[in-house]
Amino acid sequence: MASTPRRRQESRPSLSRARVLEGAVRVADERGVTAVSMRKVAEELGVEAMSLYHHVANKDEVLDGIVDLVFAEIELPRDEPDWRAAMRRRASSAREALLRHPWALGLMDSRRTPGPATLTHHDWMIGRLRQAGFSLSRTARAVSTLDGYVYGFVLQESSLPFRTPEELEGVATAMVDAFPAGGYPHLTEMIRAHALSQGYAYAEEFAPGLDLILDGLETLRNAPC
Amino acid sequence: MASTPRRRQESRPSLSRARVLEGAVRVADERGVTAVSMRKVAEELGVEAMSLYHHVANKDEVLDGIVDLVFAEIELPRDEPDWRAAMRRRASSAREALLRHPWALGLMDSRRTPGPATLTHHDWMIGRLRQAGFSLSRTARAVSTLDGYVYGFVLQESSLPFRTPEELEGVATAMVDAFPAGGYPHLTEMIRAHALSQGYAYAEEFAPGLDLILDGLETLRNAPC
DNA sequence: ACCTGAACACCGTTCAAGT
DNA sequence: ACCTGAACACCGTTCAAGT
Repeated sequence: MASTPRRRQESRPSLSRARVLEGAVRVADERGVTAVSMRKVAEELGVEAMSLYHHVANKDEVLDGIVDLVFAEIELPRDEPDWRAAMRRRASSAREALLRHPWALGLMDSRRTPGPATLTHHDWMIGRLRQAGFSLSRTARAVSTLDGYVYGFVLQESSLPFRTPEELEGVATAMVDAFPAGGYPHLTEMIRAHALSQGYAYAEEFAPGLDLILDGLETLRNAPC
Repeated sequence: MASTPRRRQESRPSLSRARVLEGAVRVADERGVTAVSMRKVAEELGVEAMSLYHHVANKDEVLDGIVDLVFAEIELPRDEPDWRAAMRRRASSAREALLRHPWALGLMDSRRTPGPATLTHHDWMIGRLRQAGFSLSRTARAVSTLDGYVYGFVLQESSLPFRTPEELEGVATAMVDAFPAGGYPHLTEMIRAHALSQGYAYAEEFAPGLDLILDGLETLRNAPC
């Protein structure tokens, strides 16, 4: 009787919640969130879909779990005396993690059960700002402004219709050519005179916008109540 | 022979791309994006799933289309002399539209084909800032900072684990109680001393954070190159 | 205890057939 | 021209059966 080879049992560690989530992240990275099905994650792990249910309750828990894994990748500097430098490092690490896993932002609006890494992240943000002298309510404002900027910036960045400098010229030219005559004059100018002539530089907008916010927060920090 | 009643043909206008998209928005609003299937949208319209394919190419076009419909709901003030006031009105209108349709943010990271309302929106942003005296490259920075803030703020707002002031107390208390002893001390303080004592006020953080950014942009606008 | 085959109620999409 | 039934290759999840 010819049985299928038992590749997994011989070459891989047994299943666990962590391995299920890692497999799901790999599927999402390689084929997009829409490809994250219990069957595909199982296949990635060399196992049957039904086996996953021994380690996670359902697909929702998988989605919560992979968002938390992305948060776990964000650096939270512990030894940075300057609060603005600490926030800059956290923000650029967050941007990198979210660009590595752009599906995470798409999941965030539907996730309502923060995992341990997410909670640790929020705790660090609040703690570091408190330590810098922000009052509780000013800390709340600072967190929402900073996180808002980071998430929103990456969301725009990952919805740009091109991924590499090489793609930019082709896509931008084709897009402008497809505009109805006289439609979107300002957008056309921006694409022609700025984006196309200066090359692909969207990423370079991240730091200046962030500094603008940090400067505003520094003023807030020192303002009399 | 008992045929099923032809409700649609008698009581409803015939199908069109616009009606398909409106149906999809209704399904997404009422039952979440995950419920937006060709079959459910068709059911919402009193029609069979296969009929939709005469008006849209595939489900991807439906998703592109409903994101564009959300952009179409955002007010773009045409008669506001003060650029900051114009940006404030646009931003709060955008926040409202995105809160009405929170699934739109979740779709944005995977949409790469902007529709006419999205293009009109970007064209307005660029045009209004240019008119206020921003250079092309400063306009690019202003747009990415402002849109980033708005999208990110609403993304945080819609991933809060509560929807109403009533829910806040129960959810926040339960969450803090579930924390491991000594874990997340700063987050606990924030929830206990700020969020719970001052009531549900996250929405009130939107305008101050936005003003902080607008002030920074005003400085940028006037700075020597 | 952990894994899985079969089953059920769903998906998106094609295609040939109806009107 | 527009609509649809049947079909195909997928989904998430349950449950009973295997080891």
